[in-house]
Amino acid sequence: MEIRELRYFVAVAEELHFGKAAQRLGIAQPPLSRTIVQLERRLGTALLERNSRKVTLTEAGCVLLAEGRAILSAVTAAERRTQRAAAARPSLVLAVKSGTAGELLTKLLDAYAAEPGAATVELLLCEAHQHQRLLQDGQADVALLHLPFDSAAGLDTETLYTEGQVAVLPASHPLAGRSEVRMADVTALPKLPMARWPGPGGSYPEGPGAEVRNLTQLFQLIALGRTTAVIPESAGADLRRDLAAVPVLDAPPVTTVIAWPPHSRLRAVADLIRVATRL
Amino acid sequence: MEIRELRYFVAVAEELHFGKAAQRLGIAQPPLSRTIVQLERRLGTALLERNSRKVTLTEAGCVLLAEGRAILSAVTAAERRTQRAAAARPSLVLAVKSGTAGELLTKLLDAYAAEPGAATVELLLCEAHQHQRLLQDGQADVALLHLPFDSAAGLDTETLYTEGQVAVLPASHPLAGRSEVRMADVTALPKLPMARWPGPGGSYPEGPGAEVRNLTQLFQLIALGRTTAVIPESAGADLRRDLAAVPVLDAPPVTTVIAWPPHSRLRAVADLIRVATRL
DNA sequence: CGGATCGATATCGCTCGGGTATCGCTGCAC
DNA sequence: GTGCAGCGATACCCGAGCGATATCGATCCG
Repeated sequence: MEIRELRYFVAVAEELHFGKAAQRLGIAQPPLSRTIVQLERRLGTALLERNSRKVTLTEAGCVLLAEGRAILSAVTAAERRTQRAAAARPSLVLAVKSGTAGELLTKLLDAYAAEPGAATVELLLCEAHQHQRLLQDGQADVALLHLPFDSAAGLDTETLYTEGQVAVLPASHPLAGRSEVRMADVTALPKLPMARWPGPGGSYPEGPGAEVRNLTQLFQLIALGRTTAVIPESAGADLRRDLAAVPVLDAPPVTTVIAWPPHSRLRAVADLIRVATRL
Repeated sequence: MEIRELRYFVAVAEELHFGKAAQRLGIAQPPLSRTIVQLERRLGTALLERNSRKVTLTEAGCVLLAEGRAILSAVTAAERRTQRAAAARPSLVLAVKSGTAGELLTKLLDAYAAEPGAATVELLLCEAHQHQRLLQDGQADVALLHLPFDSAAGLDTETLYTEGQVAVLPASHPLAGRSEVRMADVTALPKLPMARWPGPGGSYPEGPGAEVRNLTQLFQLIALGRTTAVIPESAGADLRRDLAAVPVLDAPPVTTVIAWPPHSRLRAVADLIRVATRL
């Protein structure tokens, strides 16, 4: 199986239309048809059911689509990483959600910079749930992520620390004076529905709460009395005056981990991980 | 970058000799040289330093070797999985260490077989540390493994249960009568050194204890008074008469997890995981 | 029933992958 | 120091395979 064949197959499998796929690939349709037939012959399996009006995936095609996407991003990752490894100054891309892990991040960067032979660390600020893709297609070398919110599937991880969560409320809210609350107290506020964050697919779950993408948006909407949220302690550490944070006793604990692609062989990544676990 | 180029590069990078690599690939040496040059030009980077006596990897080449190996095994995995997905009877390969998780495994297989639309489950018995490779090159679809002994790097996992560990001793040994021991008690026995298991590379660590590969070997050597070992409770559940198991209070707990490649899209895998977590 | 749409097939030119022959450099033996 | 052996690079040739154009055949729609 060759990358070219895989690229062609993934295009057709995603478009479910030979003409459109060929256009997207920048080739004519006949060689595309022929390549797919050839791939099917090599594998000894039909990948697509097609009549002249409709193209659908077979069971086997479905599997190959998932595997093929992973392979294609692994290939672009390999290209990027190889080229960056050849750069004169060794550098390292660390992906973090904006506004995340403020203090930890500072300490980590300082401690790593003090290492002998430390590489330049570039920060890649990303939205929630993007870490995984960034690591898998080689745009980032390491990431800090928050379990169980972010998925670490297919990544190697090392736990840095675990913390509780706090409810963030308008300072004037009745619950804001409490020293602690429970999840039920917070989710049951009809006038203050919980904020909704985008899911792994980038779309928001159904619900009454406001749609937010980052902490700044969130805090503004809470201050306006439009929503509330339960977030990790450290993220609620230094709040605006008009907001209050109250520990939520029964909220699931949040674990901050450092994550990297499992076959990474960069010295800089290994160093950064070592420094991080010693903090 | 094409798979062919990657395959060629990995061969050269592993042999560090163009002639041998060409032989291994079943081609002549000149096209191999040319392909490597072409790959280097595409990436804009030297991958190998070569004079006419010696070939060495550059920094970039080192990175590409690691990435390339991962890609090549992903490709063979994709081929295998696609072909198996096309088979008439859906089937599923579950990798387990021989002698592992006896009771759990029985319950799991029974519960899954009772599911509607259950696939045939083939058991692939493997040696320690092989799970990861089997999953990554598509020889297995799911595995049961024991953290922290086995590595789950690059795999998705779900915890099934956690258990303590027991020391296995000859029944006649003074410690065998104790209701509990500590690690220090067991490791400090000069006449009964701890057994050594092969590491991830397949080689044994240095030490005085016996080298073992599976439980049968281990039990025999313990009965002969040649070695001792600390193993998970369940593995020491039904012992031969001449052996005794004593709980080790401060041994790290062992977690049995079910693991699968992160982009798996097989319904059968999803079903098995669901059944497993409900046990 | 006729036209439009879309995938498959036929055919052609050319690129590129693989082979053989040979060169040139390097380390080593004597 | 010189000759030789080992090894990678280069030159050149041939055939497979990739891509393009033209066309066919099936299906859906009005």
